[in-house]
Amino acid sequence: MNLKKLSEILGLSPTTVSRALNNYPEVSEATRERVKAAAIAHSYRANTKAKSLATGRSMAIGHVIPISTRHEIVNPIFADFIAGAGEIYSRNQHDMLLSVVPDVDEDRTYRELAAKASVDGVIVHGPRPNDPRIPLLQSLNIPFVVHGRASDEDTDYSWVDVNNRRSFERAANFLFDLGHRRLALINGQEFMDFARRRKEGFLAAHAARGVAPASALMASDEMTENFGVKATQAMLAQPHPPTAFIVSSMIMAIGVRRAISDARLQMGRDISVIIHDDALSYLPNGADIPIFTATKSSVHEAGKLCAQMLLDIIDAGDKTPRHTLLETDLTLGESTGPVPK
Amino acid sequence: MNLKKLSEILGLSPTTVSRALNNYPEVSEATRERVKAAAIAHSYRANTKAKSLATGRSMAIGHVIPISTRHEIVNPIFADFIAGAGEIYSRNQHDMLLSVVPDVDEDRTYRELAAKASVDGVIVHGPRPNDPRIPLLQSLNIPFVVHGRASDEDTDYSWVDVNNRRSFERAANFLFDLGHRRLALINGQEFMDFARRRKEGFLAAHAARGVAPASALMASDEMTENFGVKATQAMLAQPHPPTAFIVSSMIMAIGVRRAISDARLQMGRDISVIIHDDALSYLPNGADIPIFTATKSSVHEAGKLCAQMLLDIIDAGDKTPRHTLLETDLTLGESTGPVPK
DNA sequence: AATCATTTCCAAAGCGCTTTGAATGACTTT
DNA sequence: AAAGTCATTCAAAGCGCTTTGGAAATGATT
Repeated sequence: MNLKKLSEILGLSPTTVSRALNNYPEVSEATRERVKAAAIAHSYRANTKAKSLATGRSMAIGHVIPISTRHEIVNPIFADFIAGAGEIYSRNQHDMLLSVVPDVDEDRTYRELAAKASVDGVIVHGPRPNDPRIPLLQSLNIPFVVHGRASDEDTDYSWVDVNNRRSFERAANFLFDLGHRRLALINGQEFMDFARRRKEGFLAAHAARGVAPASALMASDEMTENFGVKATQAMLAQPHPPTAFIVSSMIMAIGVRRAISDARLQMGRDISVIIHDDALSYLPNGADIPIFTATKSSVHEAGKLCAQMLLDIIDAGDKTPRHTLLETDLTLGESTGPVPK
Repeated sequence: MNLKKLSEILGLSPTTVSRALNNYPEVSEATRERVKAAAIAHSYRANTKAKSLATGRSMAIGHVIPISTRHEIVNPIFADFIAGAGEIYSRNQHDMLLSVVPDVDEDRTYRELAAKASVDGVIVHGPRPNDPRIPLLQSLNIPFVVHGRASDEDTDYSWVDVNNRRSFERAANFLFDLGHRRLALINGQEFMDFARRRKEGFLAAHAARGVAPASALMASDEMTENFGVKATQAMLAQPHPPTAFIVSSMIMAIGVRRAISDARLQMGRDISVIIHDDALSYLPNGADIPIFTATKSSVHEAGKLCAQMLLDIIDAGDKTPRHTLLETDLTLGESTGPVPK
């Protein structure tokens, strides 16, 4: 079923049928009703390709998911982010185009997306400091929103980010207030922008309290459960072990918890732990009372916000960058307590 | 830059340029070289929309991700599966179209994909017994591959699945061989096809050994860490607690492990645990020696296989269904041992 | 009754590509 | 030298839609 056939059935021209369906004013209400009824009856839907060829808008948003060629790890927040963004897209009749590409090919992928005109805009994932993708997309003149920020990038661009610095500063201060002085930081790799900002916040709190941070208590690597275990074990084995941990993700925190319990210590009593919780749907932080005290910010929500911002930008056709800085909730769980004497 | 402009630059007709780029034989090697060089120089890429409108092939595969309206949980295996499939798509110049839709709208989504002609085929995720999507897609006459199988579905269709029944039968037998008699099963929700088959395997092993399964030792629910904890706690509190657990996912197993350690028991000595490991990239089963003894099957690999199968089917234009049944590796970890006396 | 403005509809062009069918020229064959 | 092949190239139609620039019909105005 296509426009032509449908118009023949209705005894109208394709023009009129098209206008009726797209709510143009120059068609009488009577025929509009008739056309719409027929469209439903024959389950007609405009061919996307033809439509976007004619309009010049593809009604699709691209997400380029870089796969690291070294360690083939997929970012676990990805699923929830996509789910959030996807909700917004389907609500606005947009499609989501996913490209999974080795990170070395990312450049080419963006250029192709632009050249092939297959998307109206893109979401940039996992920005790194001084990220080359930002100037690239700007030069390609394709609307985009970054999930996160790229420090050191001097031009202005649109982004949705969590206030990572503030979050981790607050987390550290909360622990300081409980009497802790030796805080450990278990972080993601520091070429990731968010990890860098979290460390900054961690250090800022130390500076404000006049506490010297121990470099042996700051670890950063791939955010796996296993790294959580290893880093914690190493730190607990030190002559002056930390009394509290700040951990950048739920998955690493699971490892931290294991190492703590393996060391026959009790979390929340002997050792305090604060995590950053992305509120992943399949990794809830406990059922009723949270297991971990956490700086919480839903990545699902961030997906929705990014998607909506991008659609707004495309719609407005307006180039002035927009920003959303999300503050986290510091939710109290059972993993923190006063420093043991 | 488009075909017309490029052909003008070259002083050739669009026809010739198109044929040159698409490797048609009726164009001389000399001009083909010239055309290809110019295409690269002007970074020309054929507009996808126009191309698929002309050819009738959209060069895109659809993935419909259902979001349960009751519990908004995203399947955590999703990211790795997508990464695997995406690799195959980009290697074959296909796009991946993702639709995230509330499960109640799934029907409509498939119909629309078909009517709008936006994809050449789809991958079906998370089949349930007697899944209505299968007859729907058959009637819409759109090529598809199911990741998993739908029991009770009598028509034949293409799928890639893990031998879940056999895996869990083997896991149970392995525990029986170690002397265990009271085995617990911590499973996903039983309206999921894979969960059903795993239970069947679990029960089959019992039957073969003449051991009566205790219904109090079989739990199934959403596959979260929290459910793992709760179910394990409940089972360990019984008058005749299990000596071994078979757990359907890594995430639940993390909860099981926590409950075991909270009960001051040692995994691998006091209690044995076998898990099913989807080999998620961000949840590796230990670094060198596996933490858990596991029936392992990479979901990333399954994504690749599904994608490749679908592309093959589309390419062959051949309707006879294909099947791939993946056997799991039973990898020995530190979580199992002989039944304690 | 003639003119004009409105409403309602349509023919045709165009979006950027592929593909059919035909034309051109070079080269053999007789 | 005429006819037949073959290798190259091209003009034009078509994919399914939107949109421009009328045209026809209706009603209002004089």
